[in-house]
Amino acid sequence: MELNNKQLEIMEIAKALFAQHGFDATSVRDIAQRAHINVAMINYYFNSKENLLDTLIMHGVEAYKLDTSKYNTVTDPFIRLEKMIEHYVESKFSDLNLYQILTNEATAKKRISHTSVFKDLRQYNIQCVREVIEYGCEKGVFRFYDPVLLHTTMIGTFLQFRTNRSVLEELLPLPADKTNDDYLQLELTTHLKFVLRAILTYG
Amino acid sequence: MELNNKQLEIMEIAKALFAQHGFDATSVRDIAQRAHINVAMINYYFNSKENLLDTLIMHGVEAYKLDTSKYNTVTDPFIRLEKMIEHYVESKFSDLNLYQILTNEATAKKRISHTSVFKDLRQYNIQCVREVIEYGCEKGVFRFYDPVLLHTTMIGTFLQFRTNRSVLEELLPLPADKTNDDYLQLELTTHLKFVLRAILTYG
Amino acid sequence: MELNNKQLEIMEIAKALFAQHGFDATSVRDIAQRAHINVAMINYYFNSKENLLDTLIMHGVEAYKLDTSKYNTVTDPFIRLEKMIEHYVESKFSDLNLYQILTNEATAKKRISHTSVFKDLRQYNIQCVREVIEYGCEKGVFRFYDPVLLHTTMIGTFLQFRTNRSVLEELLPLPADKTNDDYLQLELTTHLKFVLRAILTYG
Amino acid sequence: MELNNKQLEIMEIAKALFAQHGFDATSVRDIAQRAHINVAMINYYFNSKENLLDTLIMHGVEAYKLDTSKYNTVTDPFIRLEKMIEHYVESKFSDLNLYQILTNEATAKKRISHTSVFKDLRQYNIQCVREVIEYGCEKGVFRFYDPVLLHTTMIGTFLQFRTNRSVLEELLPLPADKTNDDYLQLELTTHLKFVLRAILTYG
DNA sequence: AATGAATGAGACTTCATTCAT
DNA sequence: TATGAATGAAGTCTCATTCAT
Repeated sequence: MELNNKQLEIMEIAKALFAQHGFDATSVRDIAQRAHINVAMINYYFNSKENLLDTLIMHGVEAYKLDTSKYNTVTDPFIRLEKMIEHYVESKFSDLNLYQILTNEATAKKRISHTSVFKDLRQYNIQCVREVIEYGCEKGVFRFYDPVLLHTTMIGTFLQFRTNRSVLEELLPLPADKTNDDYLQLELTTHLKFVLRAILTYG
Repeated sequence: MELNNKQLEIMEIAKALFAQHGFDATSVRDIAQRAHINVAMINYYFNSKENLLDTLIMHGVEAYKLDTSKYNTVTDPFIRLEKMIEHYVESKFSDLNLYQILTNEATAKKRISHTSVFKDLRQYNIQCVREVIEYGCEKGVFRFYDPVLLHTTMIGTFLQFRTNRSVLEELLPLPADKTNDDYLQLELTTHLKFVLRAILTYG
Repeated sequence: MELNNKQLEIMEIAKALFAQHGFDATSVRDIAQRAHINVAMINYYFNSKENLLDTLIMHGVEAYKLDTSKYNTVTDPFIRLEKMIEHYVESKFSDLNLYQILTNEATAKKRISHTSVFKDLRQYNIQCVREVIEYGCEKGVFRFYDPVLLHTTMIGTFLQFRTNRSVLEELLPLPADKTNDDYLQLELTTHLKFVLRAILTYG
Repeated sequence: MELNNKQLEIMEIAKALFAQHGFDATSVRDIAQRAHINVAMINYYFNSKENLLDTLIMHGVEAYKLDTSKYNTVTDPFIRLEKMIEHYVESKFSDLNLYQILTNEATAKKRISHTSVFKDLRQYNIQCVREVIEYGCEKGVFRFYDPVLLHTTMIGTFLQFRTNRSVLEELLPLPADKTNDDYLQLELTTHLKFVLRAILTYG
C-alpha cells in the first residue's frame, strides 16, 4: 500500500474532520472542499469513504504501539514506569485526532475491522504495562496490580483529558508561558505518574 | 415540558439506537420502525430529530448528578469516599446508553447546548468530589489532591470500562455466579475505591 | 402486493422507457420527469430502480401465459391451431413493451430472477403448443413435430416482427384502411398460421 | 480506417462485454481492465465509447451479408435453398456476439447509424432470399412466398435459438458425441431447412 | 391526534472523458 | 505513443421534514 503526497494530505484532512464531527457527519464534499480537490478524487484514490477511513486508521495506528525500547533500558522501576508513561502520553498526543476516531469507531460496533485493530493494539499495550509492573515486583518495590485495570485507568484518564480539553483549560490554572497542548500534556503526564505510582505502592 | 407515555417510549428506543450507532447513523425511520409508529410521528411529537436528542438528554441527565445525601451522613472519610464512589458508579450504570450518547456528543463540538448541559453536570460533580476530599483533609486522613484531576480519572476509568466492555469480559476472570453487568459494576467500584484511596493517602 | 394508481402509472411509463431505451439507459430522472413526479417518489414506492423493474415484470407477465380455454373447445385440429395462434399473438400484442423488456432482460444473464420467470413462462407455453400438436396427431391430421422447435419459430417470428416493425412497415404493402398495429397483427397471424400448418402437414 | 492489432484486440473484448451485459452496462473501465490497458487508451484509439461501438459494428457486419456464390452454382432449387440456409446459419454463428449487439442496438432506436447499417444488411439478405425463392418458382418446384416474411421467420428462429440457448440445451436431447455449439448449429440448420421447405412447397 | 403521501436537499459513487506529461 | 491524474456530469438512493387529510 503506497500512498502519495496527495493521498496523505487528503487523509490528514479527513482525519481532522472525522475526529471533530464524526465519520457519519462528515461528507466527502466537506473533505474535498477543504483539500481543494474534486469530490470524485476521493473515490479515485480511496474507492470509498469507508475505505478512506480504513486506510487512515491502518496507516496511523502503528504509532500508538508502545515502543518498549524507549524505557526498557532504565533499571530503576519507578523511573522506568515514569518513562513508560511519558512515552505513552507522547505517542497519543502525537496524533490526537486519530485516537479520537479510533475511540468513537470502537464504540459503534458496526465496523468490525477497526474493532479488531483496536483490540490488538490494546492487548499489546496491556502486555507492555504488565511487564513494567512485574519488573517492579521482582525488584521488590511494587505491589502487583492487575495490568488490565491499570491500563484502563491510564487510557481512560487520557481520553477524558482529551475530550474535556476545553473544560480543563478553564478549570486548571494555565501558566502564561506555556502553550496549551504542551501544558496539558505535562499536566496529564504528571497526574498519571502520581496515580500509577500511588496504586503500585499503596498499602 | 410534559411527556406522555408514547413520547417516553420513543425516547427510550431512540436512546438505545443513538448509543449503539451514533446520532448521525441513526435515522428517524429506524426509530419509527422499532417503535412501531409512523415516521411523521417523531416530528409531530418532537419537532425535529435534533430536538428529540435534546429532550432525551435533558430528561435523563439529572440522574447523573451526585446526590450528596447518599453519603454525606457518613462520618468516616474513607467510608464516605467509598459510598460516594458506589453511588457514582451506580448512577452511571442506571443508564449507560444515555451516558454513551453524552460522551460522544460532548466530543462533537457542534451541538453546543449539550456541551453546556454536560459542563454543568461535570462542574457540579467535581464540586461534590472536592467536598469529600476536603472533608478527609479536615479530618487529617487525606492529603489534598486536585478534584478536577481526580474526577477525570474516575470518569475516564468508568468510560473505558464501558467502551471496552467486551474486551474486559475476556480479560478479566468472571465468577460463574455473577451476571455480567453486576460483576463489571462491582469490579469497577472496587478498582475505583482502591485507586482513589491510594491517591488520597499516598506519600 | 397491492398497487395503487400512482404506482401503476409510474410502472406504465417506466415500461415504455425501458422498452425503448433499455433498462440501463433509462434513468429514474427520465421516469420521474415523464410521470410528473419527484425523483424520490420512485424509491418511495418501489425502493429501487431494480425493484421497479421486478415489480413491473411480475405484474404483467401473467398476461403472456396461454389460456387454453380460448381454443381447447374447438374440435377441428386446424381450427384449434389457428385459434391458439390468434390467441398467442393477441396476448403478446396486448403489451408489446413488456415483452420487449422481457426479451432484452432475458439476454443479459445478470438478473436471474427474471430469467426464471421467463423460463417458467416459456415452458408453460411450450407445453400448450405440444398439446395442440398431439391433439392433431391423434386425430390423424398432423405429423408430429418437436414443440420446442415449433415454439421457437413462433416466438422468434413474432419478435422479429416487433423488432423490425419500422422496416416491415416499409417493406410490406399497407392497406390504407387499416391502422398500423392492427394490420401488422393480422399479417403476423396469417403468416404464423401458414407456417405452422405447413410444418405440421408437410411431407 | 486502418486498425492495428491493439485496436482489434480491444474491439474483440468490447464485443464480448457488450454482448453479454449490453452497451450501457459495460463501462470503458471494464473493457480496459480485461484488455490490460489504460482507460484513456480507449478514447485515444476510438475517440469515444460510442465510436468504439460503431467501429466494431462496421468492421464486423460485412461477415453477415450472404455470399451468393456459396450456393448460386447449385442447380437443384431444394439443394440451393439448403445451401443458402447452411451458409446463413454459419455466417451468424461465426460471430454470435456481434449479432447479439446488433439485435439489441437495433431495438433501441437511439443510435440511428446502426439501424441504417442493420437495415441495409437486412434488405440485402432479403433480396438474396427472394432470388432463391424465385429460382425455385421458375423451376416450378416452389410456390412463391413473401421473402420478407420468410426472412423474418429465418432470422427470428435463429435469434430465439441464440437467446434461449440455455433452455434449449435442457429441452433438446444432446448427443454425447457432439459439442454444444456444433450440435445447436446442426439442429437449427435442420429445423430451418424443414420449415422453409415446408413453407415453399405447402398447399 | 395522527399519518400516508410527497418532496427538496444532499449523500456517496461511477461514468466517460480530458489534461499534462 | 501512451498513460496516470484529474474532473464535471450524472447516476441512484436516503434523509429529515412537511403537506393534506
